[in-house]
Amino acid sequence: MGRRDQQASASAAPPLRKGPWMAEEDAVLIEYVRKYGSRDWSSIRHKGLLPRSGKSCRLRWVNKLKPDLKTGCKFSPEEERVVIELQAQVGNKWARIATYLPGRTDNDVKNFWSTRQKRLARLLQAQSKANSQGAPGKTPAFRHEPMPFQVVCTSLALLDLPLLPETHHLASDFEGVNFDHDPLTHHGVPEFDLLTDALPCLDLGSLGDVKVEEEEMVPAGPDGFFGDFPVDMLDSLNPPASSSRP
DNA sequence: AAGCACTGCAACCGCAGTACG
DNA sequence: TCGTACTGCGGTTGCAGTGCT
Repeated sequence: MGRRDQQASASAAPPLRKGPWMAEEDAVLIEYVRKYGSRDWSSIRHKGLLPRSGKSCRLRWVNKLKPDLKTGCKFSPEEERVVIELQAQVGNKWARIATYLPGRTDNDVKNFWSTRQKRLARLLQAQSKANSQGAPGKTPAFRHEPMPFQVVCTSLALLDLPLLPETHHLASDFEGVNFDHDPLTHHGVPEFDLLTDALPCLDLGSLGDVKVEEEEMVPAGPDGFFGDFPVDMLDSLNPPASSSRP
């Protein structure tokens, strides 16, 4: 179909519908893709099949209806490791990172990352508050840059996961810490000043107040990342007395 | 039991790149 | 060459579910 044809038919298309998708809409979309393939999303509306924008149809297909998606399934530690390390390498290129995770979408990765960022920030903030005796805290913002290598190491250490060989080169970008051959030292945590290095990364200074209860000092919940490591792991978040950083 | 806060996720928005007439 | 539409991506928002007080 030519663009002028599309333009003409668009004027006759029903008004756009927004919000959650109904099962019937999903069925129509699936049938459309089965017939015509996952392209020409706008023609779904132009043909009068669905009162949805092409963008909305594509998003629904990519994120929910596409076969082989791991919907409703938590990120495995291995998947978490991949996300953490790739984010450190390429930054917030969620679509690119998702290509390394079969069954995961960019939206999945993005949501996973923002959730973990919030948790990590709250954890670090609680720790920071404990250390500084209570300066008012802030909620973290999304950072667009790749996470510093030391934060990557810590995240992996909390998961009890080793660093992938592909990421070892990042260590060379980080001055001031001697990783020897293994970037993870005793207790699985690298020897650097975590709070000093990690907090700037999380933009703690640019956001609204948040109340941190003492209970938050202890990770709770069974679901991965901070929920899975022992309570005394938090002790490792204290800047080591013999920190090599000033 | 009710209200509140937090979490996770689905969906939308805006922008940039590309294709096409 | 220019204007328009389409596609894809990253960021943000809104809401339902859940847990806590």
